[in-house]
Amino acid sequence: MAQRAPQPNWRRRADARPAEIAAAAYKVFSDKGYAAAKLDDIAAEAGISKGALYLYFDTKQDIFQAVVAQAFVANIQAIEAMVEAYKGKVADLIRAIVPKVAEIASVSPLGKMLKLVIGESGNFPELARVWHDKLVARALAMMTGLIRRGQEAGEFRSGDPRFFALSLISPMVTAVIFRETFEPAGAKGFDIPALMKQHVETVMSGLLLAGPSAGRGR
Amino acid sequence: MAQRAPQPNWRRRADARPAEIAAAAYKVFSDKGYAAAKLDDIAAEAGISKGALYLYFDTKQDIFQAVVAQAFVANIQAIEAMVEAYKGKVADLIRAIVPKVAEIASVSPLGKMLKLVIGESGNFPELARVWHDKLVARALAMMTGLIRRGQEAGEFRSGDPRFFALSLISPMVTAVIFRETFEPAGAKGFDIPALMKQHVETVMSGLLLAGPSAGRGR
Amino acid sequence: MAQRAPQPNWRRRADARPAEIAAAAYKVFSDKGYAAAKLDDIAAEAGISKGALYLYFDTKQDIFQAVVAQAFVANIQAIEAMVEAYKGKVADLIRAIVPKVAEIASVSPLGKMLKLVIGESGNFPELARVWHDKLVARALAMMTGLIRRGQEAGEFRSGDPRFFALSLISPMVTAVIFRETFEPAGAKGFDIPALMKQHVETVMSGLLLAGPSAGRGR
Amino acid sequence: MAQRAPQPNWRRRADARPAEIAAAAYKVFSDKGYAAAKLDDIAAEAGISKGALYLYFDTKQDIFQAVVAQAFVANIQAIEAMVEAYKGKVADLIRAIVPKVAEIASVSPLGKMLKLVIGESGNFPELARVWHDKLVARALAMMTGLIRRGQEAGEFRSGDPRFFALSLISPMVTAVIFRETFEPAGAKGFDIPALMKQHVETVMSGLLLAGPSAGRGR
DNA sequence: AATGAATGAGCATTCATTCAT
DNA sequence: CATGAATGAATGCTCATTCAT
Repeated sequence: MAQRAPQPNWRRRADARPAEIAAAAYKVFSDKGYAAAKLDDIAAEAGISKGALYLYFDTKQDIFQAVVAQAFVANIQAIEAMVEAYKGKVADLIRAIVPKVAEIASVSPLGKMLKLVIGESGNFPELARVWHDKLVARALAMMTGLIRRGQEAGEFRSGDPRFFALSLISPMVTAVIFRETFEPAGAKGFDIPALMKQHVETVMSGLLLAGPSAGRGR
Repeated sequence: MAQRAPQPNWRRRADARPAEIAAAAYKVFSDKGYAAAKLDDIAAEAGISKGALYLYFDTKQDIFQAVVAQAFVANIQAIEAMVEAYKGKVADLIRAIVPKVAEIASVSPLGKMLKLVIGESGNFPELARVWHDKLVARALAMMTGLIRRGQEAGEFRSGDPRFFALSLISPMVTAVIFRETFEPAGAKGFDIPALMKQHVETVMSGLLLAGPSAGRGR
Repeated sequence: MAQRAPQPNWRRRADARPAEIAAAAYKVFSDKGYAAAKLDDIAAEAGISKGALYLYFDTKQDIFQAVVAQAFVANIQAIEAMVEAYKGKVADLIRAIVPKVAEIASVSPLGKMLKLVIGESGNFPELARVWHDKLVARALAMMTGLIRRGQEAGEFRSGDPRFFALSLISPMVTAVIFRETFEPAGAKGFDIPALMKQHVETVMSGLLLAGPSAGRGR
Repeated sequence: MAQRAPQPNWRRRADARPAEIAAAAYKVFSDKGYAAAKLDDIAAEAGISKGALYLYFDTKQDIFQAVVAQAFVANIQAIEAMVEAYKGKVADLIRAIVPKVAEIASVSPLGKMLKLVIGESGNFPELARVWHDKLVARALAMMTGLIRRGQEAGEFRSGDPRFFALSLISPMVTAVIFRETFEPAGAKGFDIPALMKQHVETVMSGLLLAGPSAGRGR
């Protein structure tokens, strides 16, 4: 989408096609999974012929890779930058960031992608690697670094910062997977922002060194 | 059919076959997912011919269902019973149970099953429903009831008990999924028992009311 | 789909395909019967690939139905209309119609279809029903009506008109089945038109009331 | 069944098996046709195991041949003998024989066999040949000879005697096929003895040289 | 003689991919 | 660029046949 900047704009139509196809493919893949998604469906969804798909992609796998790659909207970078720049108390930063991310997670289609990646990771190891390196590991590293900063600043108690990071974000991940997997089967879901609000308060209470009143009372 | 009483002992082979097949199928399904698993593979893994599969199962789906059902070893009931019978402080019970479950989770094949269920839930809604009703919802309800008991006993602070339940077990779920999805692609995994030990301590600190600070201070 | 008005002319090929396939399938089905006819054979006979069959038909049964349906050329209607319109002596009409039908029967592929329907009626009850309702029952009803007209006009002696109808056409049916069944095995066949000419004369003699003996003498 | 006379009778049980199997197979084949008849069904119907079939027959085709051959109960010979021995008027003989055969045809399972032979003649040319030579051709030849005798005796008018023979027996054949093919699909059948009674009278009237009153009057 | 578990070739059907137009 | 007809390899399932017991 934003990979190559200098392109003559009279080819805009043609250049837009791959993204259109990926968008259509996203719907079909996330509905049915990789194997059950037929190129006929994708072509129909994209409003083009099946043959035309091959003008832009070489194989079904390529389309799949494009769909998954497309999910890397560069908002991780934004958050990373914000975190780097922040100078105040780490606890306050976390209290600000997590609800925001929860808000995004509760409406974003990333959940479907995650489910797809989990389900197909066995058949597409490369895919799992890319997702891990570009998204999961980075998010985890960012949170871990934040925790470590808090520990070094004397805000947080000692302990493995990577574990603390996972502690903080896990319920969100679990709730999203739960939503994608079990809600269609009739399960009662979670209000993700509310869940995360309570969760962050709870964990922060256990994490802060000062008396619990200081950490939570605000 | 019932003419001769003393059955030949190669019969035992036949009686064991369904379980053997399910075990073989478990490997193939968890490696490749439902669609990419070929009956040839399963038969080969089981050391029998493709046709022999159909002596014990009617369709590929039936084999799949058998594999999934096999995961319902009745250990949830045991834990449920233990929880019901327990009379002391809820916090102590939780501190006892969670590491035990973590220990199990870190070695059990349930993780692969979970990955499978997540990946195939779209194509097998029934599967998702069964897993939810028999396993996920029950585990969640058990934890939720435990939290509520603690709140009513004045041990825990107020808040949505279902959220607290998810807060407590999420890192384990996430870590298991992480292990199945990203570790094969080279990611560094989590020591699940250690993770959960630290997590429970942290959450319990945030959960306990100020009074019994003894529970956390040390 | 409807973007460009002037359709390329290889489209015509595609439009003709279903009929081509049905023609090829007719050969294979009538040679081997339904079950023994392989889609490979049909595809080869039609000069296309096995997969291409499924561009035009959904299942093997559909192809079979198409083959059978194809035999319903509307020539029964023509004869029915002629019969309705005729005003003269019924005996003359019968003497005119039967040889004509015999002529058709002796060259038409309907015999092979009949054999097919007989052979597969057990597995395709619907098929038998359609053939009966659309072809057999109608032909029988037409002849029966004709006989009854002759009886009411005092031309024919009394008796069950449906029996007379069957008496009149049976040798033709039998001869056709004989041809399809036993001639390939070396049996000596029947000259159907000659057979029916003699048969009609014989039966008419037995049918006509004494009065108009003129009808037979010559 | 009656092929080999001198057999030690302590093998009666074993010797009876082939016939038992053929009887069971007859049911299954006539219900479903050759291809759709499964050896499992036949074995179940015979009350033995599938493997046991192979103690008596080498292939499915062999079983089928045995079933068809079994239908040659030697009653044709009896009729042939009776016909040879008869000395009176041919017309009277025919009037006696045909209704008797019609009576048999209306209850005999030969109709199902006929349907089977027609349906499978393409795949089993040998079968068609045997049926023709042993049954169809003989019956036809017998009737033809009878007609010729009548012509030579001055009873019947001239004409192709083989055609006359077919004229005489066709409705019976047609009615039997009709019964097996279309009645299961809801068609109204024929009362075969009544049909043949009327048919013989009609044809004999057309066949006899004397005034029609002589031929029919009594 | 008899069983029934096991085999493996065979077939209908699907679908990613190609290519003439 | 675009189409959509055509391909053919792949796969789930069946069933006649075999064979250890």
